[in-house]
Amino acid sequence: MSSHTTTPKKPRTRRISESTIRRLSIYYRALARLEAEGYHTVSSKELARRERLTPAQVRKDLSFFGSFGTRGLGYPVSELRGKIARILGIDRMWNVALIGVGNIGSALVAYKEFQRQGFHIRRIFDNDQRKIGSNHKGIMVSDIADLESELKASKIEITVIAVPAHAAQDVADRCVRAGIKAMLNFAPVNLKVPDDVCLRTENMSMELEYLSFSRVNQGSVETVLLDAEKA
Amino acid sequence: MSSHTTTPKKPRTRRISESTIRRLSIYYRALARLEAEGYHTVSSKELARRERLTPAQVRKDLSFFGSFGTRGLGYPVSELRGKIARILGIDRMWNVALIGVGNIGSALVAYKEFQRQGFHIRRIFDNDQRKIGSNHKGIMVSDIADLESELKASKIEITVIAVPAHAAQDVADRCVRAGIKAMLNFAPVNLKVPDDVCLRTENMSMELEYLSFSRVNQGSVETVLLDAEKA
DNA sequence: TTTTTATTGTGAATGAGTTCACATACCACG
DNA sequence: CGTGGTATGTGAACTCATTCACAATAAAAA
Repeated sequence: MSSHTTTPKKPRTRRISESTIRRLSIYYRALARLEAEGYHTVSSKELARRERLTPAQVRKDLSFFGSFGTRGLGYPVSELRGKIARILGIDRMWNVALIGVGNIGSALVAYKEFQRQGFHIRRIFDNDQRKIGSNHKGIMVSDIADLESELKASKIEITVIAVPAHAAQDVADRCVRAGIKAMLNFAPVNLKVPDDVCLRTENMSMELEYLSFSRVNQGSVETVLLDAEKA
Repeated sequence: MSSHTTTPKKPRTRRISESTIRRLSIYYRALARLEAEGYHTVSSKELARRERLTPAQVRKDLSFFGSFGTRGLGYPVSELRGKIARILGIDRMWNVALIGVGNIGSALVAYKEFQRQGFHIRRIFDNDQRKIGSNHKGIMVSDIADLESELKASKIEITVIAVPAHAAQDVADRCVRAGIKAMLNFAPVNLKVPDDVCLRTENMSMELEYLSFSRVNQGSVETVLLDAEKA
């Protein structure tokens, strides 16, 4: 290997940070509101002001994906919104399966926001015999025993895991075996999945713990230090 | 103002990053499992392996709050767990109010994990006359009209906002006026609150959008760029 | 008691993400 | 058609977080 020439490995695959993608979601919603309010263009300054960000941040985030604005004028509201939808991949429908139809699962079935965003729950699974066969918003609950086969047969692309913590890793493993590459997990455990599988976890307890921490010591660590050491 | 002397403002209040606190929650759960499995000590290496982190990360995180380990041996499992509970402020009970008892709200009332972590729902509010006065797991639903007065009277410390998006900002403002300093928001909007109020938002749509993005272009931006520009 | 082994705690180095600052470019108006 | 005003897009500077690497030190073994 020639080490005296600079390797021309200018990585053609720039990696986008998680924060940038989260903010893209924020811009998307902000643009929807701006559109509803009748705006045709918006500056990075105004967008930033509305979402409590900095103008530079907005411009930098967008610049990763191209040049969408007009100098001196700003960004075209509805056009940019469409472009972001395309970037996020929400300009299409996604086939989703819900696994576990307990408290949280039931709430998710009824949650209209998902549907509105193009995420359609096509299958529901549970292991409770009393639930299997019952109807949830027009979807028959399937036996979780048939998970792998049904996931494959029904072209599911995303699974939502809403089973108890102790069962979650097993369910995740089975989804992986069925070829699922994207999962949203509501069980309060850190699931382990292969690198090529995208997993997001909504851990409400962790959020509450963060609130609790912030409340106890307002961001500073002094009190914590003292308390923890004298304890 | 003397500007020639270096201000001795060595900030006694080290700020802890959000990521560190999130990981503290992770360690806390991992330690609970280790305890259940009968371990008395654990090394940063083992803790890291289990949670897919690096040993250095584990040690650095903990070191912000003190020295909890023994060189050559590791950390005492159950003692460290207690210390983290103390740091996170979950070695006590928190009085929580739930605002909005629709799909998500109902699921949260029934969710036992909160209770188990010391977060007790003491009040429930809604604006629907049919729900007001009804009983949810032993708690009478109050009229949201009485929000401020009841929040104050019942020593609520944390509010969980589970109302529709369009009503969320108003509810948040009223919580702020009632002196609430910590809120967990489930409405898909970026709420604006004063700096001294801690707000966390669980936005499931945003998580799905992140999954969608990751699925469409496996972390790289190439396809996005091309698609977005030709569109 | 001394040596070996293991693992912490932490400054220093690296890397990632954010903000700054300004050249660039477009629109509007005269 | 030229000039003024304005906001983008981006390299460079900066700030914050993670990883490295090793001295410090406790336990176990000899």
